[in-house]
Amino acid sequence: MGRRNLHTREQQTEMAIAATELILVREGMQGLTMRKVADAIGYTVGNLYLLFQNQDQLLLAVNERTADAIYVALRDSVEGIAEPRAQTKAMSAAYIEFGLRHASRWRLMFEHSLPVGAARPRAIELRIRRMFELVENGLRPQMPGAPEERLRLTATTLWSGVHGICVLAVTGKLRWSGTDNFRDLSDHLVDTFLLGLGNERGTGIKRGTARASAAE
Amino acid sequence: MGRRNLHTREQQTEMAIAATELILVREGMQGLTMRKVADAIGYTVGNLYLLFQNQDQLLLAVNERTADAIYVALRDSVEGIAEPRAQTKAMSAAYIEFGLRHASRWRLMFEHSLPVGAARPRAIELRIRRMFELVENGLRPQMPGAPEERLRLTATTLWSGVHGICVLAVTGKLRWSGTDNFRDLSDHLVDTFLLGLGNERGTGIKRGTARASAAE
DNA sequence: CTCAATTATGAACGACGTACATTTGAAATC
DNA sequence: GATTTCAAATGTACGTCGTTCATAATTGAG
Repeated sequence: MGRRNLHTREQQTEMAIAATELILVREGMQGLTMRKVADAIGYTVGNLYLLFQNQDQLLLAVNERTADAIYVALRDSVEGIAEPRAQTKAMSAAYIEFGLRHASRWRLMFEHSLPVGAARPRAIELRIRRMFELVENGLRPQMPGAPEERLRLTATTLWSGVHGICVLAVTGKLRWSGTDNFRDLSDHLVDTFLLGLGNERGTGIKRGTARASAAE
Repeated sequence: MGRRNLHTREQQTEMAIAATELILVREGMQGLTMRKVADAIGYTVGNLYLLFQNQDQLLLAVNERTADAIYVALRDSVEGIAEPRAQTKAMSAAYIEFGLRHASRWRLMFEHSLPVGAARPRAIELRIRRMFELVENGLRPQMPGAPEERLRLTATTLWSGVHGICVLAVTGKLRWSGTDNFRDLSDHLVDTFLLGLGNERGTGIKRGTARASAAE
């Protein structure tokens, strides 16, 4: 067969991404192959390589969507919520909820890594950054007068923590503890952290000296 | 060739695990193959399958060691430190330090997942549990009179948070933020969280209702 | 209708995880 | 020391993977 004109390049790309997500959901990352994706959209493997340079690029495209979806989920979660603390809690709950509900896509996003030395994709970084900005916005009213850099540090810290709960929840690494209610964990983290934030007095953030030591 | 008696089964197993770790360090998870491991220990692939049922079992053996190493690192990090808060901070710093220094092995441990429906290995769970107990021990003096279940919840929460920082640090997902000093992040998290813990008053941990909804 | 340009194909390649019949050599028996 | 025995190690084979590319099929322009 030659040119079929059934779908444009863009349509095929769209279909391929959607098919990848579906396979990911149904069979996990290990069940995903280029051939399955090609079959699912009614084309051959060779054709898939006219759409994506390689498998990594396809997965990157999927991750880009996932990042968008997370952003939207977080943004929606604070809609209509005025109280800053409630906003932060709602966002963290929404984040974990998303991770659990879309486990395979979420894991692909955070576990897939490019071959060594490959350039980190701008698009994904940008989206992670936007996500953190959302957190900063919710945090700002709770830290009146704090310099912007301090706000960023705090947002990064808190959200890394929330992310940690999500990681362990999604990968089932907390199963031994009997904890199946992750909302408790995230609420506890956010509540306690924010409480501590409001009670800082003379504690003074210590700027440590240990730098990231690249090894191994 | 037949029986060579150069190494016992146990020695070969040991060699295989060590070789796997070395390859992991040098080439990452994607560079790891059964053939490379076999070559590295001077045996053939077939022989490797007399030592490990399959690749997953080999990786599990590696992960078991990693878990032990983390445990030891955490235990050593609090040696000679009396003050509970300092203990907790030292442990979290040691945890992140370990993750950064042994990135590939650390990632393998937390990102490798068995095929769907496979039983979670007891040995690994046990080791994760022991690690959390270490955290609980450091936390206990800082929560006088707290019931054991609450202590466990708190330890899980805090350590999930530390883990989150570690994940993002190790996978380079925080690179955009200019943060290369992860000790700042973990100290900030621990300080603020513990401060909040000491100031709880009428806040009362809310027991949420959202359960883990298995989906996708 | 013809023909160049484009699009999709499918065969092929090397590498992978894994299985297993075959061969090798150490030890047991005589 | 020769022979037997049997575990240990080999190496070939199979199916699948990601990826490439010569080839065939289809389209739109002239």
